[in-house]
This record gives sequence, C-alpha cells and structure tokens, in this order.
Amino acid sequence: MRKTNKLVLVDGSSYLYRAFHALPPLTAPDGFPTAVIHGVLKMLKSLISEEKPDLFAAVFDAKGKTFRHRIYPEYKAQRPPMPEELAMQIGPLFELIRYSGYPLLQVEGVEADDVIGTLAYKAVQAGCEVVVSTGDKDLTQLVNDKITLVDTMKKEKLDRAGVEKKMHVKPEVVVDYLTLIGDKSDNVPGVHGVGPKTAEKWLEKYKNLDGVLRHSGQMTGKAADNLRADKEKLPLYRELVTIKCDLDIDVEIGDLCIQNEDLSAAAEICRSLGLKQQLDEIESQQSDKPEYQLILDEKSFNQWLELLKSAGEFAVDTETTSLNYMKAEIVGISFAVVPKQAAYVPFGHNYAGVPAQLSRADVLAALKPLLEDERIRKIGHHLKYDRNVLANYGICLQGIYHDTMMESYVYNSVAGRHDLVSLAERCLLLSKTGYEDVAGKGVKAKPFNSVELQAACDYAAEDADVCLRLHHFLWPKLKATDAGRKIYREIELPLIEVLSDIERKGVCIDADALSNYSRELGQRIEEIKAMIYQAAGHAFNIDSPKQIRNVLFEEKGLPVRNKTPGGEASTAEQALRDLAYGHTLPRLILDYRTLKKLQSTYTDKLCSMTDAVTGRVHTSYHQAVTATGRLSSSDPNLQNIPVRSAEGRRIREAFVAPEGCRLIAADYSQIELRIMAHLCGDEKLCEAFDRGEDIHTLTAAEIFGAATAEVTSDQRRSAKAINFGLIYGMSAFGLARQLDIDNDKAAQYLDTYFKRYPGIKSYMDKVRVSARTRGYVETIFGRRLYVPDIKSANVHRRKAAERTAINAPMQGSAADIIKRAMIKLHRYFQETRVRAAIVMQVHDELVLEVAVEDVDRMVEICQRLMTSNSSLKTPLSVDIGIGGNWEEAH
DNA sequence: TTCTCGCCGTAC
DNA sequence: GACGTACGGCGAGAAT
Repeated sequence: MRKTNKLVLVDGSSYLYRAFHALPPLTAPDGFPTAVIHGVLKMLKSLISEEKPDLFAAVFDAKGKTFRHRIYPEYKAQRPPMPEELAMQIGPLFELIRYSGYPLLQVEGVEADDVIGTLAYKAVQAGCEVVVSTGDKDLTQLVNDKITLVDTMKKEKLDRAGVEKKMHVKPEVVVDYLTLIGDKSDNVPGVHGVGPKTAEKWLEKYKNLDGVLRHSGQMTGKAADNLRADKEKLPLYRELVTIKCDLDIDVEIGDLCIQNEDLSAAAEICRSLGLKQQLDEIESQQSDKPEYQLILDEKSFNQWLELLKSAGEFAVDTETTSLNYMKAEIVGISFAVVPKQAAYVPFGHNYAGVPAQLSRADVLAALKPLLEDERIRKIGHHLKYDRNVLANYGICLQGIYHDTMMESYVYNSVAGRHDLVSLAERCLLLSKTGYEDVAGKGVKAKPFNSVELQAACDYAAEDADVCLRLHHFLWPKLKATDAGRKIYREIELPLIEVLSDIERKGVCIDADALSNYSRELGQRIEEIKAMIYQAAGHAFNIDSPKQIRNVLFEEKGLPVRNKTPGGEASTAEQALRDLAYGHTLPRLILDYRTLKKLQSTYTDKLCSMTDAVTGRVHTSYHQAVTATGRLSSSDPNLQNIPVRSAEGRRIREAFVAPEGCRLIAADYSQIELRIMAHLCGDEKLCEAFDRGEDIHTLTAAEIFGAATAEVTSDQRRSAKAINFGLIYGMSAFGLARQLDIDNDKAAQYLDTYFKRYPGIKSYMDKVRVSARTRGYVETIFGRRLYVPDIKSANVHRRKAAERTAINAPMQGSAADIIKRAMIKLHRYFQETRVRAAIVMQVHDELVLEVAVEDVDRMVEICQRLMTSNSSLKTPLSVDIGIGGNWEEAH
C-alpha cells in the first residue's frame, strides 16, 4: 500500500514574531542579537521531530508589495516597520535554515499565507496530508479533512472540529467571518461595530456571508445599519482576507525534502553567533575530528618543515618548563597550517620511559631560518612570550603577523579574558584542554617536560590549531573597522617586539642598597611595633585590619568615621588620619604601615626578583589586560614604585644605570589634560597649553576670579584637584571630600569651572550620550572601549560606567600615544645602532638606559619622537631628566 | 594545605 | 554611594 506523504508547512513570519516577543534577549559575544535565530531554529527542530514530515517548507514573506496593496492601498499601512533588532537576524537565520537542509521559500510579490495555501492545495491534490504550523488565526480557513493546523507554542492541533471550537465557526466560513470582523493587524476594517460575537451570531443564523447579506434588510440594530452601509466594501474585504490557493508558483511538491545540508557551514555560523546549543547539535551530527600529529622522526619533521615553508603562513606555539620567560626551557613546538590539522614536535620531554625524540639542537636549527624570516608569516597567541623564550636559544622571532590575544583585545578589551581557553570557549564555543588539565596544578603540578608525549601532543597541537581557528574567527571582525585594524596593525602588533626587548633587557637594580634599606626598615618597623603594643596595652597583628578595629574601636573606644564597602569600620589611611588628633595609636599604625609596605612590596620583592647573574629585574608587561589600552606590569610590578614620599623615593635610587650608562627619564607633562583639551576642543585650554602656561594656576585664576599672579598655593591645589577630578568623572561630592570642603562649595567650584570652560561640559555630556547609544567610547586613534554597564538598570553601576566613559578616551588616548612613541624609538634604535634601550614604561613615562656618549643625542631624539607623533590640537610636552639612578633622573 | 575574597596602599 | 586604570601583600575564612 502506498504511504500517504506528510507535508509540513511553516508560517515563518509568525515564527519570527513569536520568537522575537516571547524570548528573553540573547546576544553573540559581540552583541549581535540572536534570540530570534535561536528561537526559530529551536521551534523548527522541535516541530520536525514532533511531526516527522516527509516533505517540508519554511515559508517567509518576501519584501515588497503584493496584489493586496494594489487593490487596497491602506493594506498593512498602519504596521510599523520590522524592528531593527529582528530584521538584522533574518539574514543569518535564513542561511542557517538553508544550511541545516530545510527548504526555505520566499516568493516575490506573494505573501507567505498565499504560498502556504497554494502549496497545501497542491499537496492535497498529490495525495498528501498537510500540517500548517502557525500562530495566525487567518490560516484556519485552509483547514479541511486533509489540512490541519498546529500551533507549536501552544501545542494545539486544529482539525475541522478544532477550528470550530476555537473560532466558533466552521472552517468554510472563516473567510466570511474575517470579512465581517476585519483584520486589525492588516488594517482591514471589516464592518464597523461588528466583532467576533456579532459575526458568530449572524453566521450561525444565516450559514454564511451570502445568507447574512440576503437577510440584512430584516436585521435591526446599529451593527446591522453598519452592515448595510458597508455592503459595497465587503467584496474587497473578502478578497483581502482570503488566502490564495491557486497561485502559479514555481515549486514542485517533490522538491520539498529535508536534505543536502551543509553542516560545517551551519556550524561556522553558529560559532560566529555564539549559539552554543545549536552548535552542539550540529557537531554531534558531524564527525570530522581534528588530527594532531606527534612528530618523532626526521622524515615527518621534514615534511612539516616543507609544508610550513610552502604555506608561507602558519600558527606556532612553544611549550616550555616555566612561565618565567628568562628561565623557561623550550621542550616542544607545535604548528598548524590549516584548521583541524596540527603537529607537535617534542624535543625536551624527560621522564622514565620517554620515547626517543628529535634533538632540540637539530629541530631549532632547522626552524631558525623559518622563524627568523619576516616574510614567513607567524600567527600565534601571546607571541611576546614565544619570542622571549626563543631568544633564550638565539632565535629572534620575526614576521609576527597575527596574535590572537591582541586581535581579541583590540576588538573588545572588556569582553572577558583573552587567554586561549577563554577565547576558544567564547568565540568558538569550544572547550579546550587547559594547561592545568595536562600538567596539573598547585603542588601536584609537573613541569611540561614531564608530561607524557601523547598528552602533550594533544594539548600543544590543539593550542596551535585553536589559535589558527580563532584567528579565522577574529580577524574578519577586527579588520571590518579601519580604526580597529590600524590600532592592531600599527600599534599593538609592532609593540610586541618592543615590549619583548624591554622585558628581556631588564632594568639594573642595586640589590645591595635595597637589602640594606630593607634591614633599616626592619629595625624601624620593630621599634614602631613595640610602641604600638605599648600604646595598645598588648600585642596584636598590626597587619590585620580586623585586629586593628578591635583595638581602636572596641578597646580604645575611638569613634568610627568611615566604613569599608563591606560595612566594617575602616582603618584606611584617611580614617586613621582623622583619628590621629589626640591619639598616638593611629599615627603609629600609619607609620608602621608605610614602612611595612616599602619593605614587603618593594625592597624585599625587588631583591628577590633580581637576577643574581645580571643584577637586573625582568618584569612582564601585559598587553591585553586593561580596559583602556594601557599596559600593566607584574612580577614585579614596576609601574607602582613609590615616588610621592621621600622614604619611597629611596627605592627609586636602587634603579640604576650600569657602568658607562645613564638613565633618561622622559615623561609626558599633563598628557591627559592635554588630551581632554583636544577632545573638548576648548580654545581657552588649548591656547594655554600652546603658551606653555601652568594649567593648574590658570584654572585657579578662572575659578577664583584672580589674576594668575595672585593665585595662592591653596587655590592652585584646589584647581589641580578639579582638573584631575574631571579626568576621572568626579562629582561635587568627591571633590568636597578630596579638598575637605563642604558640598555646596565644591558644587560652586565645579559650576564656575564649567561656565568658564563650556566646551568641557558639553563634551562630557556628549560622551555620556554617545556611550549610551553606541555602547562604547573611542580614543583619538579610534580604539574602541566598550562600556557595557552604561545601560545597567542598577544606578550605581550605570553611574560608574558613565565615569568610565568619561575617563577611558583620555586614559586610552594617552596609552596609544606613548605606545606609538615606544615603537618609533625602538625603530630608531634598530636603524641607528645607538647604544640605548627602553628599560621601563610607567604609563606616561619612559625610562631609557643610554651609553654616556649617546645621552645628549637621545635626549633630543626622545623629545622629538615622543612629542611629534600625533595630530592633537594641543602640543605635547615631555620633561626629561638624566641620572645615575631613576630618582636622580627625575 | 590551598584558594578566594576583603582590605589596604602604591603608581599614573 | 560619591574618582578612572592597574598589581600585590596580608589576614581570614572557606574549600580541599
């Protein structure tokens, strides 16, 4: 017996709006909305698994006018355009539907309903049974013995009886019914005053519209009057609400098979949209597992070498024994040329029973020409590290063409962390093996050279593979904006080499001086400690705020002035200083803290981090950490070495120039204020910088209405606080606290300031608005800095985000400027072989180590290269100092 | 024993 | 609540 085929037709447009309104917002990592894509696909899949159709079509409205518009210009005229958030999802959704193998129909000039009607009738003629999935009641007019309706959301199935129950009329008179009541959503009015109840009543009594009209003369009431009045319009309405079932459309029922899916294309789209659930489903249907090759013999190594050379571009990753680039030994290296194919070449693994590996010397010697050839393009993740460790073997990595860490960072610095595992998860929806999964962590961690070869290969080759795939994901997004591409290509990528050189060069430390100072501090700490115990009446741990709280506020009964964010009594500097009048203990604790900080964080730390052989410390500069584009430094942090107190500055004396050299410290003067002046375009400020005036004094003169010569030091201090506060988005309250004045006074200062510098006020307002509408702010060079909390419902977070939005363009532009200067200086070093090197960067300051004979020349070069690198409306200014140590150079 | 968090303080 | 961006030492309590 011949089986009856089942055709399922989907009213796609009704799905779109269902998904759009019913589902919570969902977005890809880059903010692209995906809720509708996700929702519609899910509904389609669930429908298919429920109905198990032999034939299938998802039908969508095409753009443009239809015959209904021609016969009735007001048709759908009231309808607002499709929301943009919905419209932008349609393209990717259609691609996904097609790639998933589901037939998708859109017929020019014909509404989805008519396509559905026509196909349904065609199919019935061909002996099929038909199920139409929709949320639209209009389609109930199609229902007959062979055609049923299903509402996927409500799981409601409507056959003839079902329609009658729901609509209170038989399917055959649904058209009559709709003609009478009209269709508000399509702007078809129907008979004025006739709603469902009246229509049902009439149609029940007179069978159909013809019957109703025949008897209209006898009917009474307002509705009947209207019926008679609208009588002539009814044929038009009827045509509008009738679904066409006899169109000539170029679709064969037999073509509507679910087939020919391109799952890998579908998978790619799901990845780019962050649709984890859909991707998992697709991947469970796919089976192309990555192939990772463990290279142990010369022959396969040579094959890979040839592949790398001929490809001219490959992903590379080194595996080492330590995160400390100065001490790290390379134990293996991995490559990928095309996605899902990668190799690991181990040469330093060493454990009981380890198989024979190629020799490190041979492998590195063979790779050196490739790695040092700048025409052979390298793609990597955090290549600064690889460059650093390769340098330990005399290899100077060149041709750093892409770095996925930097791609991610420039694309969106605050999207999350930028390590390979996080990115694989976030961008590729891939759960990658982490380092700790292979090597263990904590006490159980083993060095990578003890990791079993096969496990090491699985991990290391995956690193190269995933890096390459990440690049394919991130680069198209990044290069789509000119500014993003430039920041990446012209700043961050070239900076990798610069930073690598700075790190490996290190800075010379007088460790003896530091340890002497540490001892001295130790003695003074002991003395103060004794005084504190005596004043307290007993010993306690002064390093514990909790115990300090006990002593000061419980035992001594001092008043609590400030609270910590956690609601506890604060023992922070400001609080203790408030208490210091009339009490010795708070003052002593503050002194103790100052010295203890110097000792533990600086003297001891720097000593322990100084290389015993070279006498230098090698920090790590992190290029993908801060939200604004600044660098950060750790192990040790060289960007927070004390400078404000005399005690602290003694630490700086231990940063020295070696024999025959000097340190040059070059720092930008007021760079963020200059950037603010540039961004605001405030003429008064720009001119002041042009004339080289003292900007705080000038500000004071404006606020206090005095001549610059009459500004008191106290007024200048207030003005300085305001200037800095502006950069940070500070409020009157913050200023009041900073200057220890009352709120009204502070508000008055700010008010006067903004009156004097109207450009600044309007700029600040403009930034807030644009941050809100775009979700990001920009530096002068176009680096985008996202401010996700700007739309937070939480006032606190939103206010904080507004301050970030104010600050980020200034801080970020300053970061761009100094980075560009570093690159220029580095190029100068390479081109001239001048005996100079950058040894530190502290946000607006560069410290160079220069041969005595080259000092004068470098001072001039620094001046030129640091100040001439951008087109600001204000001039940049650099203060330069020279000395045998860092302190002296200031 | 190790990890995480809060608090505090240093820098720009 | 109230000033942006970082790193890191220390204590305390939780997790192991």
